[in-house]
Amino acid sequence: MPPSPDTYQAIYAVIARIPEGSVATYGQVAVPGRARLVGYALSALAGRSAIPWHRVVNAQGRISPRSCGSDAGLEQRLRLEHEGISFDASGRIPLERFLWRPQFAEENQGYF
DNA sequence: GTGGTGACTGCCA
DNA sequence: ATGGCAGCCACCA
Repeated sequence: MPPSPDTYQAIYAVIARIPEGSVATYGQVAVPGRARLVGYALSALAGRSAIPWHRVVNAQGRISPRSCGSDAGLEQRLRLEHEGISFDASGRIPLERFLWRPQFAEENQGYF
């Protein structure tokens, strides 16, 4: 399918491909240098969509500290643990185990 | 049209 | 290890 002219839609398309039990970083979803757009796009969702927004974490494997309210962060962690993703004592996800590794370039062509 | 803002990342001290 | 700075782009007032 052709790339969406709508940047947000392209980002959502990539996130929607993240399989259950895996996580992806903002930089992985977006072109390096444009990771902010991903976070901004997700903030627009605010959990009112079918997009698995909780599978997106920052480059350090942590729940991104949102601008206000930590409730969403707690919910994200619960959802990830429910999918079998574990956190270490520091509250980080071991990316070497759970990071999404797309096998085909087409997997993320939506935004690249 | 202009400017401020943000769920980020990578580099450097 | 932590903390600061710059680059980045779309959205909204």
